[in-house]
Amino acid sequence: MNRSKITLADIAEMAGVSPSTVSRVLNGDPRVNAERIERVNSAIKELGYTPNRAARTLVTGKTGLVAAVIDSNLNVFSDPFWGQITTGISQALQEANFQALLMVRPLDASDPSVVASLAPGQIDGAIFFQLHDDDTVNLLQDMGLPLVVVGRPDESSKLTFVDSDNLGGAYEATRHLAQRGCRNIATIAGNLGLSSGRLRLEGFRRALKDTGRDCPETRIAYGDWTDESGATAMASLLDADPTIDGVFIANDLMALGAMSVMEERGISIPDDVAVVGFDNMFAGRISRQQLTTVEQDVRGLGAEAAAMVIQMIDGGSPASKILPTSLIVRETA
Amino acid sequence: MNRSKITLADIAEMAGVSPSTVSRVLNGDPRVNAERIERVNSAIKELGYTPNRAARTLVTGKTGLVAAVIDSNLNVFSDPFWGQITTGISQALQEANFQALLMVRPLDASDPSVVASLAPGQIDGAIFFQLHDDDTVNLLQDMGLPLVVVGRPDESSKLTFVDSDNLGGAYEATRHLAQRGCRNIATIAGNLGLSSGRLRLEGFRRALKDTGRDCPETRIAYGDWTDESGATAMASLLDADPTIDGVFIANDLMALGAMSVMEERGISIPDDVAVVGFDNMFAGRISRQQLTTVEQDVRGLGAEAAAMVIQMIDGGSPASKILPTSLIVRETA
DNA sequence: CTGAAAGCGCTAACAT
DNA sequence: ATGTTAGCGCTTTCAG
Repeated sequence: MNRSKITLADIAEMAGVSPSTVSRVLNGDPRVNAERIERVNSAIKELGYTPNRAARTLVTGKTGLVAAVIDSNLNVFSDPFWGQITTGISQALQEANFQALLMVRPLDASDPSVVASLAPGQIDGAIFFQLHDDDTVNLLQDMGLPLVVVGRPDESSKLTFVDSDNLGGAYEATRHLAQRGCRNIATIAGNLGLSSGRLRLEGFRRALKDTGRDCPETRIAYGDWTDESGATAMASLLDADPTIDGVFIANDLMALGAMSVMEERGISIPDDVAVVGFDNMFAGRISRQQLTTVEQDVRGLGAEAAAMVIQMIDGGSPASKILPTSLIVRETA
Repeated sequence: MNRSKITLADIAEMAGVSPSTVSRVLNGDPRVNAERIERVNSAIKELGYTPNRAARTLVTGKTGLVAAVIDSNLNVFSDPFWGQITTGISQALQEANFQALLMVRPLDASDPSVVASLAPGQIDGAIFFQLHDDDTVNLLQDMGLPLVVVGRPDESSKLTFVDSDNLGGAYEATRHLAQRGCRNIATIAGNLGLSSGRLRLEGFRRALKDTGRDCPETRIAYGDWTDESGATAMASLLDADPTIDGVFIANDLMALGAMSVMEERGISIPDDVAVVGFDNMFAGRISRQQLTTVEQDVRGLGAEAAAMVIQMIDGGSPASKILPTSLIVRETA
């Protein structure tokens, strides 16, 4: 086929203009004669020309590539969450004429190949998912790579991030329990080592306070995000205080575990105890009692992250952003 | 900082050799003097040099990029399945020194920008997910782009693909029911418009035959992969034939729907009716009765697809491949 | 075994 | 407003 052997020079010849003019047309330079623009464009169409990215990159120094980096040490990518975020990223990038490079690798700062493949010059910018190790990322940032983090890094970090409103979502969930009449509201918190765990607990606390309820320590249990831990936590909550009539659980998986314990004990949901989870995971939708939960705008996180790196690439310094969540009311509360 | 400004010429100068020699060392040319290799390598390390991909691409014509293309018209990417496959692809590619370009876009053959961004020259190869529209893919293949499809395309298609052994998995699932003593085994098939739907039904049929059972039409129901359709199908199966004591259901989601119907009717699983699903989805693992199911090697699909494109890029023409599945025995059968 | 020289396809001064 | 001229950083003949 006459495939990509066609170069800018061919277009120039066919249109009877100089290569520079073709280049100008390609890059939308306004001061080209309209009639020649026409000639060039039709030559492009006729020959089916596509500019060679590598050549362009070589001279401009811009690769048109943004990496989406997932730390394979925490292989969370089996979570549909990340697939959706990636979709959001890819599409937003596409619209701005960038391409998404997917890198699933151990984010180890001491591995020079990681840094090398992410160095400015190889890519124009990067989006990092869920880091536990800031070192590599900070290093890259210091090297001048535009980058944003999805999820909230350490409070002390200077990195730009996008995150869901964990605090607000938890607040709304808890207030919903209050509004439906629950008096003795408990919570199962997640891992407090993660900002999401801390913020969801804080949201719970504030909502209780604002609705005039108190928050004895006996009504706070701690899990590790797993369904088993949710079950255990629920059992101990119930044992410590049988008057509990509502519970906000920091993620759906723990909520599912908690619900199974209540079912065993013959506690009716939501009549005896109302339940609200967090994440809107699929399993909560098809569980026998459909779970009321807090939904994150997952695609939005990706799209926003993409928009932000692009801004940074263009020299801007966007502020970190927190995206609103929404309460999905179903059967359990 | 001074990072990406270092070029091959700098290395040459520091090592006191010509650029050509540096290039040879970089590309593992065997006939370079060992001592000079040493000098070059230490210069590379000292300066922290990374070759500029664009420059290399420009001269070699190889981009080092393989696209993973997901048709956004079917936004299946929320399924964790795709995230895992992508992980497999990305890692396998990385090992072969390729990078994964993620493209989520409407795969419309009439959109010239799709074809343009996938044309040979822009990328070295591509992996397509779950296509419904072969046109674009065939066009690209005709243009000489090395490509492989994950999932099975039309039987008539000449495309190279990797797929799970849907037939074998269904066969094993059904045989498992037979071996645990079920006599009257039924099935809920999925969408027969998809090869996975057809093959899983065929596997069921063969297993019944091989275990000396027959397969009256009253024991075959059809769903559309959703939990609701599974529930409906199960109800009609039970109504038509109350003697059913085992059922193979073409995916876990339908199985979950079916199980809820049985629960309502007081049918005990697995004692009255044993159940095997397909997919090993997460929800089946945390359902109140843990679902026995067939697992696909999802990461393997990705890794295999990557290995195959790489072979094609190197001029080979690998045969399509079918990866084995494995039966996961849990509580329901 | 090594170096010199010639581009790969494009853009960006610099002249007109 | 357009053309001319240099390269971008690398690989690859082609001579030695």
